[in-house]
Amino acid sequence: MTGQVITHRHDDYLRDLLQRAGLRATRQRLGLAELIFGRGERHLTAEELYGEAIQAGMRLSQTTVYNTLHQFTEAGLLREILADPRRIYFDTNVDPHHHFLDEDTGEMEDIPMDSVSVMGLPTPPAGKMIEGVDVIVRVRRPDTH
Amino acid sequence: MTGQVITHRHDDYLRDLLQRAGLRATRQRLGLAELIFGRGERHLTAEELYGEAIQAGMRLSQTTVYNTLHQFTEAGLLREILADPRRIYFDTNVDPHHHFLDEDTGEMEDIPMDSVSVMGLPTPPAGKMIEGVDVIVRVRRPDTH
DNA sequence: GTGTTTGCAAAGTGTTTGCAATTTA
DNA sequence: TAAATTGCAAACACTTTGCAAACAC
Repeated sequence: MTGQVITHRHDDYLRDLLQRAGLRATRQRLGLAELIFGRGERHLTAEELYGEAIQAGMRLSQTTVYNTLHQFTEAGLLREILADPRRIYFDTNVDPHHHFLDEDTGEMEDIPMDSVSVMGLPTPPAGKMIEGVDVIVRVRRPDTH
Repeated sequence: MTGQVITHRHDDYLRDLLQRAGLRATRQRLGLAELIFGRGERHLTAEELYGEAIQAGMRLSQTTVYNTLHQFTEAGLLREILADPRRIYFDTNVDPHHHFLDEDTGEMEDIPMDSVSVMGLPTPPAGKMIEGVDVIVRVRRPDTH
């Protein structure tokens, strides 16, 4: 009883993903990879992922969730988003793109990169190069103050 | 011995600032206001400000620093920046503008608003209005990985 | 078998809160 | 003196770390 249904084909795909990232295909990592990558584009925090895993019947610790998220990020499978000062969001979309941040709920939503353009950036401080540009569009219900 | 030099004129200015914000001119708030607003544009965290205050010989608690930063923010004298998921930055520049974030040092620097333009933003999710747009340009030394 | 991974428990960081004592207007 | 403010201590939320046991290859 693994707490989830994974086809052989899908399982192989995830094992491959982990192997190419130089990570062993452990029960915990396979389960988390399934949750992270098996449901389309996602923005999630460590807490949320841990909650989903427990609800899916997986047996693992918070530590492993944090470890796994960081390992996936280092491997380029996930990307950290700088948006909420209270927690780290991980994004399954690792291509350059921007975000809506819902200030009422804390939820994030992708804005496709190619629809947005940022112009007129000044040259960066001396001796520094631009690593990336994040655009965060903060939205809320009109009646909220 | 107050740990700092404040002219009568400057002290009056800060008292006025606090009064207009509906805040009593306490010793702690005057001292912090001096540090925050007496040195031009600044980006600071609660920790940094507390450190500066202690070094300047002020007697106050971390609690008061947090309280004061939030009160100043509510009064529109400061602005919170969403940039680093590990801490809250407060900016003395409350006009719309964007930021460089130095990933090596954690330092921030302003980018004047009028030099940057963001085009092609999609319409926000249904029932939501755009509160603001934050552009964070992440920079680092070229050799860092 | 051997190096990797897990997960507990503890510590760490940055922030908030309850409340009695102090201070300001 | 009444109301606002301070600051201690404790709680909090989220994250990281040390290390022995368990596991994957």
